[in-house]
Amino acid sequence: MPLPMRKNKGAPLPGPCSLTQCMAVISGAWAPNVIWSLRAGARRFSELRADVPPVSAKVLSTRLQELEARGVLIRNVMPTSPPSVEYSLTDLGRELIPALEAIVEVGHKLKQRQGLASTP
Amino acid sequence: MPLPMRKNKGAPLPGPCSLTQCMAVISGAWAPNVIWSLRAGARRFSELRADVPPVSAKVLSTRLQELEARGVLIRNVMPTSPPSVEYSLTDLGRELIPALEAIVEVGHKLKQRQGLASTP
DNA sequence: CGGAATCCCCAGTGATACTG
DNA sequence: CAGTATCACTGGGGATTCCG
Repeated sequence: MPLPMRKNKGAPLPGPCSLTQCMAVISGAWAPNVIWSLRAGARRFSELRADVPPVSAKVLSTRLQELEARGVLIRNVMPTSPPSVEYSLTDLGRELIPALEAIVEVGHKLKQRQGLASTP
Repeated sequence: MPLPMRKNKGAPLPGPCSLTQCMAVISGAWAPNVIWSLRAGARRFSELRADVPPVSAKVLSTRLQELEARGVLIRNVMPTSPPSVEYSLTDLGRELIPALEAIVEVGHKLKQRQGLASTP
């Protein structure tokens, strides 16, 4: 079975854009977790910290800023007596959820398949 | 490592497994690029190096070992005169492609949306 | 409560050279 | 061609502290 040996250097595959740049959308530690946590609706800063467990405030803050700048989520300041901030996914950010779910599903299958050892 | 103990106050999250662990399937530098490059078919070591551009042999080797151990791809040694090795996705690894494509699509939309905002 | 500023640290990455 | 071994380094992330 002869392989199609392609020699394209710059754009080897019909990819719409550089995968690396697109993956950067969910780059940074806990960024997927933040999106994952927001998939059920808006969450506040402390709620996100509780959801993602071992995330420091600094990193969470940085991540939220980055994700907001990327257009993945929006920041909503509630003018309450104790100031609170709500974060929620944009419509585009919401499109990432199926992707994450797909990865989760594969990770799930992979885990149980490894448990079965090698039995084809 | 402490696993997330969610309290589900306002948002019940029916997560099948820890997202972090599932995301680990594509963790490591250039791992998504390797999968992406393999989505069109089997590739050899040097082809992958050419596809992924700035990846060192060491890292690519490490990544390939990890991805093989995770059951994402398989390694096939061809007994030719110049020894060559082919890598190709497993069926489970192939399931990651739609996920990556979804991310790419969102990244794409995000880019052109940002382009409209910043560069009229 | 939310988050900005500061310091510290090490895992992961890259470059080079060597082997089969 | 397909790796492995060694070393040095960077920057992303953690803990802490202070501000609005």
